[in-house]
Amino acid sequence: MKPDLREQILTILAEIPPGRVTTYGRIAAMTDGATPRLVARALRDLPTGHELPWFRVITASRKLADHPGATEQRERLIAEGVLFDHRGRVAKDRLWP
DNA sequence: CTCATGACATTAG
DNA sequence: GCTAATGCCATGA
Repeated sequence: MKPDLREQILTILAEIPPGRVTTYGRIAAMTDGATPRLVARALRDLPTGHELPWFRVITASRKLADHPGATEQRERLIAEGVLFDHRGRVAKDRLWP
């Protein structure tokens, strides 16, 4: 059972509650066979202006991934109440299981 | 078909 | 803490 992994990824993404974040690896693990790279690719290919909370996805080290929208991502997370420590990392208790 | 690429993860040093 | 090497695998040239 391995239907469109991309759709599984987007479905999970849509489930992340506001004020929480999750990692590429966690999303990948929730799907049936996707890898973190596929999750990254799925986000990259999303059209601009969609509804999905792409900004709630961070790396396994709880930092923002290196990509063009990183600055906006940080702003949007802060706007939702996600706090960063002085090293730019998200608190563990903000991780979505 | 082969080759390079990448919003990553994990492991080793 | 950091970097570098590997693994991963869909996608496009």
